Amino acid sequence: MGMAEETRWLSGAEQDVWRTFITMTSALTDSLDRQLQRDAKMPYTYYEILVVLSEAPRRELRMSELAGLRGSSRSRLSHAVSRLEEAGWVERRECPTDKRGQLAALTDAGFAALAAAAPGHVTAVRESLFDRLTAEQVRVLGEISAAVLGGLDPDMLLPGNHPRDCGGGHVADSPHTAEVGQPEVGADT
Amino acid sequence: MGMAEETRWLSGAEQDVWRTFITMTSALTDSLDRQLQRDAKMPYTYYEILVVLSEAPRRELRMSELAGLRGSSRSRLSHAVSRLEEAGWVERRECPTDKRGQLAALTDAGFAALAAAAPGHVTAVRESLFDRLTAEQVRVLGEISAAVLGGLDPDMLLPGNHPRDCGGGHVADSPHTAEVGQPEVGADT
DNA sequence: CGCATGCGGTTGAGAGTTCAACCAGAGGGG
DNA sequence: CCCCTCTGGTTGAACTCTCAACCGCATGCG
Repeated sequence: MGMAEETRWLSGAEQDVWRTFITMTSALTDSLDRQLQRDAKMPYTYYEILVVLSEAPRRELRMSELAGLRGSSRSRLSHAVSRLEEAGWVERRECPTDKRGQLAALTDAGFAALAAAAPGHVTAVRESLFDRLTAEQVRVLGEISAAVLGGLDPDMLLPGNHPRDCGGGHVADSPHTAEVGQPEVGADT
Repeated sequence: MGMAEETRWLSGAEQDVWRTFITMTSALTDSLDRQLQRDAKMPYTYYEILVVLSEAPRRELRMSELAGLRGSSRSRLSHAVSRLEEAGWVERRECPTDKRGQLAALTDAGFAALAAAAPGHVTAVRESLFDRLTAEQVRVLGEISAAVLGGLDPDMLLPGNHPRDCGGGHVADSPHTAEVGQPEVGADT
């Protein structure tokens, strides 16, 4: 941890970009979260869980896989699934091959709630993001996102899922950034 | 509210960009938040409050201005300032011109805490964002951020700061996206 | 087999945010 | 002047997330 280096401060232009960027992202996520909370009675993070479940083989997934796929901690997912279970949208099942394991499964009511929420959410995403950008900007945004995401130190993410050691880990190079966006719901186009 | 329209779903390419983008932003903010929490014992939102205060005229600001400048609700700011006050980093003062008003003022200890936190934070931002992008990508990211930020429906942001009515409002077209980034702390370069 | 260790998942407490009241002071008529 | 309304700000409850501890099953090794 050699902190002896001189800090490389941001230039004025970089400060502008950073400020605008961080303000935009927090305003955007707040806006989407509010839309979902208002129209579908669920926070955005829960919506994402339902989406991932809806695309899984039997609409069920191991807790850990679900957590990894969504970049959230096991603890967070456990709390979230408890809430979703109370709402009747998800149910827990025992894992047949590993008695420690639990499966989170989307119920019919959960699927219906997702189907009801999806149009409003997708419309909000389109109107606030894609409708405001040129095709070229969208392309570059994809590049930028992938570059930044690929460079983040995995140790800085999800601390607490590795009680100790954690040596020689491979990083499970995210095969999950594709094919996720609409739920399996009326997905023509 | 004519919801009679057909939903315009996202194309496959758009889904990819959206998924990557939203995953990147949440991973990035989580990472920065963790860095600050670990090294400076404060969440990122509190750091931002200290930064804005450090740049204000006498290092003090009306609660409402601070909230508006930071895009947060009055309630959130009130709770946050209470915490910052307990930490000894901010103090509340009475407003001389309006007996309802309160000023939040940065203390010397708060300034010192900010000065101590800034290098680590700026380094994290540089390493996770700017070092990963070309100059051209940074430029486009600025464009994109401004375009999206400018288009967000102001009614979707900060609900609860307008008890009712809210008619004919002007939107206070953000003059605050400039000159904010480093605190007024060793800001050579 | 018996035991140490690692893995999957849960729990409870603490912290930050949101939402809906709520209060006091400011402003604007009648 | 009084009342009505709006504004600035606070409060408390409900909710989500984090962190650290914890439990039970799985696995490997002597």
